[in-house]
Amino acid sequence: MSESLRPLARPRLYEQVAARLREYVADQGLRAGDRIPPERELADRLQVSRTSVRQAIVALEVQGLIEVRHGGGNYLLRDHLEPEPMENLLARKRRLPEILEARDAAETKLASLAAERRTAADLAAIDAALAAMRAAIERGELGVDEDERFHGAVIAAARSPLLADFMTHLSREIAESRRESLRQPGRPANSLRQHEKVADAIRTGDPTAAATAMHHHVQSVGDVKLLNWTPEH
Amino acid sequence: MSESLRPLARPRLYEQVAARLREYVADQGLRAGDRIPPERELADRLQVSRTSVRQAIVALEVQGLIEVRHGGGNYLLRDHLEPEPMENLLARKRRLPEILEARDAAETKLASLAAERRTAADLAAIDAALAAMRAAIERGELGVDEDERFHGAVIAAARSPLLADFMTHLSREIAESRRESLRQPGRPANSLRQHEKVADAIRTGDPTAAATAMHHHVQSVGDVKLLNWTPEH
DNA sequence: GTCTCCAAATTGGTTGGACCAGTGGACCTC
DNA sequence: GAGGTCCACTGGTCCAACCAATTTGGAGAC
Repeated sequence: MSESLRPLARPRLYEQVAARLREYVADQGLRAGDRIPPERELADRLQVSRTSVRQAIVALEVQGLIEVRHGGGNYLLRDHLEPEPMENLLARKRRLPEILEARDAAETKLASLAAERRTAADLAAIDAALAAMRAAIERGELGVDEDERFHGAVIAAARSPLLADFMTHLSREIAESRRESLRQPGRPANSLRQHEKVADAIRTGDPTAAATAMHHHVQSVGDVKLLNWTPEH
Repeated sequence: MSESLRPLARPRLYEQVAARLREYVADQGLRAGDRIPPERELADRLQVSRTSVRQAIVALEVQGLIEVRHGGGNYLLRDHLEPEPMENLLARKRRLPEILEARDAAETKLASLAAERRTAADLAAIDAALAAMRAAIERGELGVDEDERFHGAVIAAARSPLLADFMTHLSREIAESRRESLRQPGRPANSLRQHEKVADAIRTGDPTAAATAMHHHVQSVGDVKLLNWTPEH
């Protein structure tokens, strides 16, 4: 398990440079056709080597965000340096397995701990979250927030500051995949049933059953149909 | 116009390195999870600096094709290094304006030259191409090959080896956009009508009209609905 | 003999400096 | 003023070195 708890994405310098460039373009209100500062100046101002700046440039160029003119400077191709929505989706899809792996490791353990340590108050919080999600589904909503609330209640019941902290780090990535998962037909109701199984095991005080139920739940979250479509040729 | 006749893409070293890596992976039959040679070895074998190899690595990493493990090597994430079909589409979409610009410049001039220089044989070839496309559309086909045949006949009639050569360089890029354009509803018939206008002007010997008709045709090719879709948030 | 642990070799990450190659504008000539 | 020349600017590539994470293999403990 500890293998799965490694940092999800170690920071690469060129990515930070690219991020800074994104900010810069936004702050300065630059638009398509505008020129960005020369590589040497960027390297100097960001206090990194020109090599790192150039890697960031390559990354942005590959994403079709800037145009490089030998001897003439680097120019914006769009009004910002954010990847296209489609690219974002693709990137998230690629990261999904890794996120799921980490989430599976952590939440499975958290569920079993919760089964051992839960107090009456914990159970009440979990049940409240379940009820909220049930109500949301009946209103025809996806229950995104309520889903998150349930998982938060389980984490609280486990009383593992370290794992809880790790889940906090994951939370942003999880939030993005959660919405896409719940958007699939019948998924919210399905998710609720799985939550109930987890809750039952925690109530019973059965760590193994709780871990198993949570494992199944996390696995099913990764089953997202979106973007299996391929343009015909 | 001469501005539009600049090279479409000057070769950047890191792109060549990436291409070589693609070949290597294909030749060696490497698959997802396999490790590719160390950067230093690649630089040595390809006779380029490690800097260029690293830029290629960054480009491939951004496209989600390889995983970089600090100290551990670079690993394939897929069974090949070809960009995803979706990425290909996006890249082509980005290049479309540039291609269209060049194509507009060249084919407009070619059409007016054809109007001045066409022989009876040229007209016959052009008419034959028109008839072939008409037949293809009646068969319910897209008429991709016939479309290309028409443009080829016009180019031949213009008798400009230089421009013809330039069009040959463009042909691969044009072929890709042509299919996507013709796939749109009603587009083949629309395209045929535009071809006929060009042919008429060439037959009449009216260079200006031929250029105008061709210009309109090329512009309409660029109007591709595909990929204006954005995932909702 | 097997296991553990540590140090060296391997491999990616980053740096600074150097030089080459297009671009574009300042400047000079006519 | 028109034209051409030259040079500063900017991207393109290379090199040598060193840092940081991982892997590996052997020394030592059991």
